[in-house]
Formats: sequence, structure tokens, C-alpha cells
Amino acid sequence: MALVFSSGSATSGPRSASKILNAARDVLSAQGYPALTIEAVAAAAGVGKTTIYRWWPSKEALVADALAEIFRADEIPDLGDTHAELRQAVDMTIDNYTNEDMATALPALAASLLPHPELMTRFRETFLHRKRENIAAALHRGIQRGDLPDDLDTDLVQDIWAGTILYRRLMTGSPLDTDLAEHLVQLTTKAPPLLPRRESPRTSR
Amino acid sequence: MALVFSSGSATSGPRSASKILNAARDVLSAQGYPALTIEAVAAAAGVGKTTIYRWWPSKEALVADALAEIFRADEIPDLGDTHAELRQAVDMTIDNYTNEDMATALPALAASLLPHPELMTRFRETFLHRKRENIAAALHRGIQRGDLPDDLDTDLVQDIWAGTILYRRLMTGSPLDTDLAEHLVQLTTKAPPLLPRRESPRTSR
Amino acid sequence: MALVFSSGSATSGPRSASKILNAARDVLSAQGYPALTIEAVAAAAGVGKTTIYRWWPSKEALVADALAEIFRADEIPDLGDTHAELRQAVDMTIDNYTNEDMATALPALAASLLPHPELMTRFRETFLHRKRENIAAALHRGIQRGDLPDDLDTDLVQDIWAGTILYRRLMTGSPLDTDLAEHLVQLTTKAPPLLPRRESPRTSR
Amino acid sequence: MALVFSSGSATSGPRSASKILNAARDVLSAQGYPALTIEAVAAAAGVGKTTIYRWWPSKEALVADALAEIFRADEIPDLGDTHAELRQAVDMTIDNYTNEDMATALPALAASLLPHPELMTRFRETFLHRKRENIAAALHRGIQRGDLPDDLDTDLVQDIWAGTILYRRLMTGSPLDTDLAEHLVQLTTKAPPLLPRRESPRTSR
DNA sequence: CTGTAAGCGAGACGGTACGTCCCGTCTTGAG
DNA sequence: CTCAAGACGGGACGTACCGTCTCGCTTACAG
Repeated sequence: MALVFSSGSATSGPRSASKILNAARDVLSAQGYPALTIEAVAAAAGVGKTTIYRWWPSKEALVADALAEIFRADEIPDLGDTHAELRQAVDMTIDNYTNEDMATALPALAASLLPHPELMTRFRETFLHRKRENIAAALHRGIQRGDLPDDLDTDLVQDIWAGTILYRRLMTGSPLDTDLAEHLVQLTTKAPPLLPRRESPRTSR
Repeated sequence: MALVFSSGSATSGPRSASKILNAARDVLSAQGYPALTIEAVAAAAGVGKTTIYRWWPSKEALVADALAEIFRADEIPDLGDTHAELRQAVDMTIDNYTNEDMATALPALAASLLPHPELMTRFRETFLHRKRENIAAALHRGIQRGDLPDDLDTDLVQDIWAGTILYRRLMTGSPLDTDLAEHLVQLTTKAPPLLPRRESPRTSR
Repeated sequence: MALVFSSGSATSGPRSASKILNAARDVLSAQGYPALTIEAVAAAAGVGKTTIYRWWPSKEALVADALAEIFRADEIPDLGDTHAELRQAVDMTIDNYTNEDMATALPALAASLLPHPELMTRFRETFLHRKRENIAAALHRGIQRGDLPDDLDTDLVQDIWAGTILYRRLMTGSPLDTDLAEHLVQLTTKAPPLLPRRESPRTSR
Repeated sequence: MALVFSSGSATSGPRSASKILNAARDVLSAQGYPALTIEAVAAAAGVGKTTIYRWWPSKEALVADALAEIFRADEIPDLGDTHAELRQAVDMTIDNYTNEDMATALPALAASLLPHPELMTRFRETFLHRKRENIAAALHRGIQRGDLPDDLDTDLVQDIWAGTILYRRLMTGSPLDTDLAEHLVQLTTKAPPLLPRRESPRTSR
């Protein structure tokens, strides 16, 4: 993922981009988000502040690029097993939020982008789009196999998955364990829970 | 809700507490979270900075108290209709995150409290505990009525509800409409998706 | 001379004014005018930059006040001896420009004020007015005694004295010794003025 | 005058020397000395910063060369009239300091060179030496004609002339008019010198 | 002709200082 | 005696230039 928040053209990227992004993550891990100042990153990277400001318009953009590099959005391989694939999808999301830096910084980042719709859009595309596409592909395979309902709302499924995980991380502090993962998967596969406008087809509790 | 983040004894509350908390919300609404500085609140409240620092140890504590006053955690009345009660619970959560100030400031607040477990605990108790108790009461009524499974994981239900709503507000920007509310309610009432620790009874994957 | 370039009211002057002005002169002496930065003065004074900027609008104003405190503008006592009084006047001027800090910083200061007529006016009044008044008083005593011509242009006399001294200090580097002082005095009192090393007071050319 | 402050050999001068020196004066006239930065000159000259640094070691050296090109140091022609020749000498000095750029930049330049004796020496030679030689020649003609005292201190005369003019320009802001010029000339030739607005009473040249 | 190296424009780079904003603490003066 | 007003030491902001450093691109001379 190539510096989508940097203002540099794709080709003439900053010479010290990786030095800077690594330093940003180092500072984040070592001292936490509040200590993640541009000056601290510049010092940690052995770089002038100017160089950072030359390529990233704000701390937010820098953090976004730094996190984007470690945000997992893997393709889900076709395992022939819908349940296994969905577990892999959920586990990937859990991984993303279990990562200390990500959990610390992502919500702060999202919160600080909220008032800037244009940046928010870039943020969504960078962080979420690819991941959601990949998971949607797995869900569609499940539908074609007949393991999932035809009219499954793949966006809602993903909102529930990621939302629940984020919420536990951010608000309740409940554990993100295999139990949770399994629950979230079964939420999709079992019964008719996520079918829009249906009269519970195969449901006979 | 009484100033749980303030360091003052419950009785000898600050004389200008409400002036200050109102000013905090005014600044938040008018100029956004980044502009919500102690100095700005003091100026808006016509109060010395000292007075604010006397009662709240940090900007976070002040914001927490300011938000706590407008965070809805109503008791769900016994309507005799499980579905209606659950909709009321979900709608209340949606209301909380639809409020502009809340949506702006709550995630930022939570993110900034993450590294301070002790404050985080206070935060959870203040904001979530009462609301969750009230919703749990409604869920238990549903269980007793036989409308919901005996072993429903009421915590997980609430994590899913609030998580999905927060996630859409914070990350995807998708609408929080009645469709979503209905989906979230049906997720709980229909089929067996949210039963904890089961060996997926009638499922042959 | 009380902080004429500071923006504080005369009464509520900065608490750390003298600490700051001393630090400014220390930095000037130790490291020279180019190193005389606001940050360096703040550090040397053990003071925040803010405190300096609160009271002085610019480095120039600060330097002006710092120099004003050591700029000599003494009253010339009535010695009954015109020649002695004028020597005292010239010596005072030489003293001012012999002082290393003054010689270094005054011309730089004046040069940097040139484009700001309003500041330049304040500068003139602060630095020159009192001194010139005092010297003019001595000159007028000389006129009344009949030692100096009735229509002596006291401004021009002073411009010549100070100008020659400044010019030597700034441009030619020639020494500012008693010879020069005597020449400058005799320029006013006697003719012909520009003969080197002579005793011959009223020597017919 | 050939780039005495440039570090290039006289022969292999910079191709764009005049472009750069003109640009320097343009910036000086248009935006003042504080805005006279290397980057601004480079931009105005359509030249890379490197090119400037290749030939001039510092901003001071560049400014010195730029000013040297417009600093008047003409030979005083033998007019057969001492008074007229001296007026020409004084007028030339006044011209030099009446020029807006010169008055702005020369004192700043001299002040900034003060702590660098080696550069200061080069500066004096470049700017002053030729001019002083030429004026000294005129003074010597006056001595030979018997219009000036045999033992006139030609250096002191020039220090007084230039010093008074510089001082008025830099410090008092008094006008540099023909009255002043005449006074300064008469200071050398006659006594008593410092009477204002006289019709040269005892003067029958 | 043509290669090749010096001179050049452009501007990235590590830095320093700027002047501002806000922090959290301390001091003062009016009611 | 309280408390608004705000001075204080400090840290980070985002900007402007500094002087150094690659980059390719002329361009002019040597082969």
C-alpha cells in the first residue's frame, strides 16, 4: 500500500519514507499515541521536521500511512470450506485490532478524521476497501456453495464482525478469543439472522 | 449522573459545574473536538482555568462528565412486547451515536483513555454500566417470556448492537436507520445464532 | 529607563524583565549578535519564550531595551570650564561606542529599525533624546560663557561628534582615543580644527 | 569592481554573476533587507541556490558585491577650485547614503561583518579605499594650492564627513541637504565652522 | 561530429529559529 | 476568602531559510 496519504506523486516518493514510517510505529509502540508527535518521529527517524511535512500534510496522514503498512487485508484463499474461510476472515480482523499499536491508534485516528469527510473517505478506501473486497469474495463463495443465504448482506456482516471486535477492544475490554470468533462466524452461517426482509425461511427453533 | 470524573467529593461539588459542563458542550458543538481546550471552556464559561483544574484532573475527565450528562441510558419500560422493547433498546443506542457531539467526542475520548486502565474502568462504569443493566433487564424479560433463548449471551448481544452502530458511525459512515435497527433486533430474536458454548446442534457443516 | 519598547504598561511590568534583559546582554557578550536569538535569551534567562513575546513584540524591541539600560546619557555637570565639559560629553559618547556590546548591536539594531519609522522614532527618543538634551545644556552654557559662538548649531555638533565616533567604530576601525576626543572638541570651540597634534590654540593659518 | 567577495578566480567568474547581483538589488529594493535571502535571490535570478553558494560564501559577501557595484567612488576632477572639489567629494558621499538600498543595507552589512575582522578588512578595501584615495587626492590639491592647512588630517576629515552623513541617515534621520554639505566643507576650510545658515560671513574665497 | 565533464536548475535533505497555541501551575487583586 | 484573570516555564506546532547534497539537463570543448 503506497503512501496514499502522502502528497507525493507515486513515483517521486520521499526518499526516507520507510525510515519515517518505521520511526512513527516505533514511537507509537514505545511511548503511546499521545507522545506520537511530529517532532518525536523526526527525531526518532533522524530526519528534519521539514521532510515529514514535505510529504504528509498532518500527523493524521502520517499515522494513517504508518498503520496502513501493518493493517492486514489479506486475500482469503479458497479452502473449499466456508466455515474455515469465514473464521480466517474474522481472525484477520481480530488480529488487526489485537495489535497494540493498531488498537491504540486506529480509533484515535478515525475520531480525528471524522470532521474531515474528504480525508475520511481516503482513510476508508485505504484501510477498509481492500479488506472488505477480499472478505466479500469469501462470502460469495459461501453463497455459491449454498452454505450461506443467497441474499446475505455482506456489508452488514462485515460491519457486525468488525464493529463487535472494535467495540470490545475500545469500550468493554472483553477478550477477543476463539469463542468470539466462532460466535461471529456462526452468526452468519446459521439460521436466517442476516437476511433482509425475510420470514425466517429455514428457521424452526 | 454526578460528576464521576470530577475529583471533588460528591457533596461539595463545584459551584460552577453546570456552567462549565454546558460551556464544554457548547464549544464541542460549535468548534469541534480539537478546539475543545481547557482555556476555551474556561473562557466560554466565564471561569478561571484554575476553577476547572480544581475539579477535573484532565480534559478527558471534563469531557467524560460533559458527555455523561447527555448520554442516554434510560430504563426500558415493560411493554409486554419483547420485539418492541428490544427496538427501543437499539434505538436508544442509535440515538446516542447519532448525536453529533457524542459521535465526535466519544471515540476520541475512549481512544485517549485506552492507555489509562483506571480511568477506562471509571469510564465504562459511568457510560455503559447503567445502560447495559437496563437493556439486560429487557432481554431477561424476553427470555422469561420465552421470546429469547434461555442461555442468550446478553453481553455479546449488546456488544454486537453497540459495536455495529459505532462502527458504522466511525468507520463506514453507513446510515443508522430503521432497517439496521430491525436487523439488529432480529439477530437476537431469530434462530439460534447467539447461543454461547454450544456444539452447533442441528448443524452439519 | 523603563522598558520603552516593551508593550507592558509602566506599572504592571514583566516580573522577569531584569532577568531577561541581563540574559540578553549575556548572550550578546558571550556569543555575539547573530547568536542573540529569542530562544537563546529565554534559555539563558530560564524563562519561556512566551514570557519574552508577552512583553516585547520582537527581538529588536528586546535588544533596544537591553541596550538602553547600559547606554550612557548622563547629565554634564556645570564645571565652569567649557572645554572640560565638552570633553566629558565627547568621552561619554566614546564610552558608549567603545562598549563591545553596544558597538556590535547598536548599528545592527538601527539598521533593522530603518524600515519601521514608528519604531525608529521610539528608538531615537529612547536612546538619543536625553543624551542630546544633556549635551545641548552643556553647549548652551558654553555659549553663555562666550566660549562658543552664539549661533552654534548644537544638533550638527552632536551629529558630527557621534557620527565620527560611530563611523570609526563601524567602518574604518580607527582608534577612539583622547586625540580624537580633543579634535572633536576643538572642532567646536576653535579654528582651524583639523590639524593633528598641535597645542597652538588660535593659531593663525 | 570585480566580485571581490566572490571566491571565484577573477577569470572564471560565474556565468550568471550579473543576473544574480541584479536580482539581489531588485529584491533589496522591492522587499527590503530582511527579505533578502539567498533563496529569494536565487528565485528572482532564475538560478539554483547552488550557483550562488558556488561563488559567494555567504549572504554578506553577495550583498557586498551587489552594493559595491553601485557604490560611488569617482575620481574628483581637478577643477582648479578647492571649494568646488570638496563639495563634489561631500556630495558623492551624500549620494551614496541617499540611495535607498545603500542606506538600508550598508549599515546592516557593516554591523554583521564587525565580528569577522578578515571580511571586514576586505569590505573596507572594497568600499572605502578607492573612494578615500580619490578624495585624499582632492584634499592634497587643496593643500598645495594653500587653501587648506599643510598638516590637515585627511583621514579625520573623511571620517567626519562620512560619519556625520551616515549618522544622520541611520540615527537622527535629519536631512542630507546642501546646507549640510556646505557646513561639512567649511568645517575643513574655515573657522568657525558650526554656524547655521550664514552667508559665509568672513568668507571671500 | 560526438563523448564527456563542468556548470547549472531544481529541489530534497538535516537542521535552527521563528512566533503561536495550549498545557498545568502559580500569583495577584477585586469583590 | 474566593475566584477571575492571567503571568509563568514549558513543549509542540507548522513555517521559513539555512547550507549541503544529489539529481538530470544543457552546453561547449576535446577527441
